[in-house]
Amino acid sequence: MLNVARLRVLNEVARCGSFSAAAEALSYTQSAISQQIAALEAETGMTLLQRLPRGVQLTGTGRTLVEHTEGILARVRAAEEELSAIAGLRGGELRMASFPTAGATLMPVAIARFRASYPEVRLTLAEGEPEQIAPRLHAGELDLALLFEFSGPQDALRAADEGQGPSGDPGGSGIASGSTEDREPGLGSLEKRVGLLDDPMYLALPREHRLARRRALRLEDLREQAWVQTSASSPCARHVVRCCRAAGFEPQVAFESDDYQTVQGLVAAGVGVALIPELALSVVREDVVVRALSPHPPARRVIAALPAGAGPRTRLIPAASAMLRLLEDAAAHRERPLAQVSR
Amino acid sequence: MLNVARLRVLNEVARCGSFSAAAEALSYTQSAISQQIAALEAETGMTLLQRLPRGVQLTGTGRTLVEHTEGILARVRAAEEELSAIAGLRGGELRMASFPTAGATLMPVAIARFRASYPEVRLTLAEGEPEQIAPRLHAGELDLALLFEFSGPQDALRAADEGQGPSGDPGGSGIASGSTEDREPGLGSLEKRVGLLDDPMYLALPREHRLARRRALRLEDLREQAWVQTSASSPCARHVVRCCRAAGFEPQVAFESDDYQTVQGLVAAGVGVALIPELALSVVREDVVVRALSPHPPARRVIAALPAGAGPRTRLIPAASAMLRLLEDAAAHRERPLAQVSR
DNA sequence: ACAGAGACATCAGTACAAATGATTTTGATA
DNA sequence: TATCAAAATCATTTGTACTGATGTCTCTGT
Repeated sequence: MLNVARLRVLNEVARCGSFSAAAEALSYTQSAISQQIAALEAETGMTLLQRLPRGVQLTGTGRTLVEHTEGILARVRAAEEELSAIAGLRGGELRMASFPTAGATLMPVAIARFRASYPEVRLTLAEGEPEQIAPRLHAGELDLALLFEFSGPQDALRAADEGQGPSGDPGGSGIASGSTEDREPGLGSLEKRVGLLDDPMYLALPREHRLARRRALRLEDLREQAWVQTSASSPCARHVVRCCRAAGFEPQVAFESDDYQTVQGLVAAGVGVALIPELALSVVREDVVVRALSPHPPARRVIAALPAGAGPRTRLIPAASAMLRLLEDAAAHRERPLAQVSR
Repeated sequence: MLNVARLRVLNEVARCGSFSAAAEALSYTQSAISQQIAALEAETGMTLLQRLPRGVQLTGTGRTLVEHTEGILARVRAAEEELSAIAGLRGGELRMASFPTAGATLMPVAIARFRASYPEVRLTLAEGEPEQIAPRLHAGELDLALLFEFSGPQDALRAADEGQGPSGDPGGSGIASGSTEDREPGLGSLEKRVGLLDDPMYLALPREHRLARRRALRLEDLREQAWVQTSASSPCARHVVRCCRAAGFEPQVAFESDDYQTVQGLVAAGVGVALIPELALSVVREDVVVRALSPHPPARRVIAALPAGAGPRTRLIPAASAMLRLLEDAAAHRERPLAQVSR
């Protein structure tokens, strides 16, 4: 294939009119130019330059080749331009996905700030459960994903036993602030995972429920209650079941809905009680009471995941890094109307 | 600047889906591919491929770079394509110029054959005197030029003295047939010059002229005649004057015209006699008689000139080579109605 | 004419980039 | 756990491209 570096030399020679001038312009020696052109002429099998006493002159073939080269070099420059735009957050795309409640709370804040700073980066956001999102991240369809996970069942048990979970401070800032960048082996070893915050679980009761006025509520107190929760197959629902079992009972599920507004509505209507993560409680119905449990059940851990190859030198997409910082910020400074919820 | 060879590697990796497959496709080792991609990522400062267990996957940045690369490689291929078309005489351009009488005789024959064989090559032909054409050839504006020249004045004298010039056989093939490729130093060392033919000079007389019936005519016999010739500054006119002087007299120029048809008309009208080269006598008026002189005055030497750098490895434009062959052919096999002109 | 300047060509030597081959690391799979 | 496939890494070799010195032209000014 034609050597593009040589074509560039040819172009410069054509522009300057002599080997010597082109050498000067390219910071080469005249010898190098001469050899490059000679090689190019050998490759093409044709004379590209006519050697005159005072320099050189393009032949017809040389001219057509230079014209092609202009186009080639223009495209190369365009590619460099776009790379630099991506690097400088003046272009490119950031494809994101998050689970629904974060998509409605953390993401909008971060996205608004991102767009204000980098209006030229195209942003896309899909919603989905972690099980749907994680594979897409691995498949390279996403640049940043907001997932959640619950501590393993042992942790859940331990948390219940100790009366104070590993992240059992719903009024504090949890594990947020982004300093927790421990990468976990196993499922997520193709990702870089950053803990954003711990999303504590609160109990939602109808305002008139008899337990709504109890000073301190324990999970065990809800043994006889009917439960409203998300789909049985969802991680949240499984988590609720695990917590209840750890508290010594099997929850009686009266209804399932994956929309936490609907869940609140069902609770308000007296269908049952529910464990709802804080992020899903940015709006609390008038006829629903939210109470903290004691001890706190293990919180939902919200995690930002980014694609990251195995190699230690993997670089993040600049836009993803910027968005990650904004998300950490949003997580750290989010509004927490429930911070002093009665417990 | 982005290294296009590396971009090509990236493209192939993207196409194949893995380093190993791309290595196979490009006949490299997997190691080479890995290093090239690593270098490309270092250059751009961004991750271009996501390493998956079963191969690799483009990142967003990688995809945009691949898209640019497609365009770049397409243009490179187009350039190669056109070069090969030029080399294969399936395209390109051949810019020619010739002096008028050759433009009306040799060129049409060669051009017709050329166009039949290589219809896709664009041909252009300009007319002009050697003094106009030669600089344009040197300036690279022409790919092939038909010039003429006369042997130097010494030769002219010697030819007249010896009674038989160095090319004094108007019935033979002269120096044609292209074997005479001696390059002359001085003015023409930037050109490759190929002698096509010797164009002998004939005397044109009015049919009723008293000398028209003489068995043998010598130049000296025309001492008292009035002469018609081309512009005083033209090489042909100067040649005529030189010949006459060598024969011992100064021609009396009655009229000048650069069009040999006009010259014939003037001769027919009795304005004077003229020395006219054979190529300009493809059509002879009824009322004009053409006679060979004895000894023959030095012939006009018709030369094809092509641009050729100093270097010995200079390659000709393929179209120019082909045209040169056709011109040599046309020169060797041209019709010579005057071959047995009375002398 | 002749010497000098300017320009490209050539050549030997060197420096750097790229390819190889062998080996290690990593994530997935049985 | 052992194994497999694929990429990363490393030392080594290969090859290309650059440099610096020199040669060869041609034109120019004296």
